[in-house]
Amino acid sequence: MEQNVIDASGLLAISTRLQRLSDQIRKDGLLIYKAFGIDFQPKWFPVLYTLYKKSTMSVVSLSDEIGYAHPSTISLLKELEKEKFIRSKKDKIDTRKRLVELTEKGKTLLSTMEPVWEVIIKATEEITNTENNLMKAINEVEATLQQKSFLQRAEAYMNK
Amino acid sequence: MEQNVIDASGLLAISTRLQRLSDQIRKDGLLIYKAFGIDFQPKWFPVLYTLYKKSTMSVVSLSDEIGYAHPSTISLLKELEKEKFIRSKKDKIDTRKRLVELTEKGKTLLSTMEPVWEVIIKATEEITNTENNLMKAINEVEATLQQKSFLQRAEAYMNK
DNA sequence: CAAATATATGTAGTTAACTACATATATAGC
DNA sequence: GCTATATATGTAGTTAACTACATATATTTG
Repeated sequence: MEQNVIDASGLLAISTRLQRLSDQIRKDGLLIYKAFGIDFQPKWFPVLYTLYKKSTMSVVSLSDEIGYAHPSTISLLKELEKEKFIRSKKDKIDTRKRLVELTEKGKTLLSTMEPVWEVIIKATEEITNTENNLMKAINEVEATLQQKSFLQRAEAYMNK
Repeated sequence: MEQNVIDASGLLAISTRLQRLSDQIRKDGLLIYKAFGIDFQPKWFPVLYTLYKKSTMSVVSLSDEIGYAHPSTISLLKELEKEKFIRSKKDKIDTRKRLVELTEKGKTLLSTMEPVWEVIIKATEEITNTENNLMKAINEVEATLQQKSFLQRAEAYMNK
């Protein structure tokens, strides 16, 4: 798309590019794990890694931690339970809660994954450490939006 | 999500954040147009704007221009045709082609939208002109990936 | 302590992009 | 000029997130 189109559509126009970017990277991620002989879907990472670090968590606290809406987490947990990487049990104190944890199979998987992360981290650094760092840019945009939304900022210009 | 999780999951982990970011902005975009009394969905922008600039285009050339897969464009065109913002006719030279153009209603819409774009552009600049510019960062990442994919870069580290 | 409210989980359906496949027409090569 | 290949469009189904709603259990409040 030419530059003035990007300008006029603003952040909107980049959303598709970002999505495609992450699709591409997801696919490559899958292949990288495969190259190490690990049958693992990149989308599982946030849930599994969080359980690896925190041992046992409820569905909602897990969702908050990884920054997903809870139905998204539930559907990932279903897949992971099917693969026997995680299991769940009822919280005896608060019976509304379902506590989720890694199985032995899950723990084994995670430990075989550690060397892969190193490779992924290095490749990611190569890609994002350009003049304008993508990670930092996203953090900055999120922080900026938290102070004042896109809508509020636009409204300020409307009233002029 | 904490920092080391972001590191270990690399670009993967930011994909959700980017998606949520663009969702949020899409919704605000809708409200901004509404505040100007325009009933317009932000996702229509790339197609309409391109037709505004280029008059008449086939489905595939339009898709290439906006950077979408052609089925995505077709589904947008269906919505826009239903709203009577665009119409299409057969190319007399190459009868495989469907030529798409704005209707009078579409042209009118676009001209009422121009003042809104100014507001959107300004608000977008406010948000993205942080220390690390998001637009520029994305351009840089795309360019970097075009030279050598994520997978190829990872492979280089694997063989060490 | 009963009623109102809040929280945790789960289900159903939506969204906006995609890929894979099917078909029609055009173009190129022998 | 026929055949093979390429291109244009269209349909169907997928993906990975979401929101809205439903239900069960806890907690707070009058």
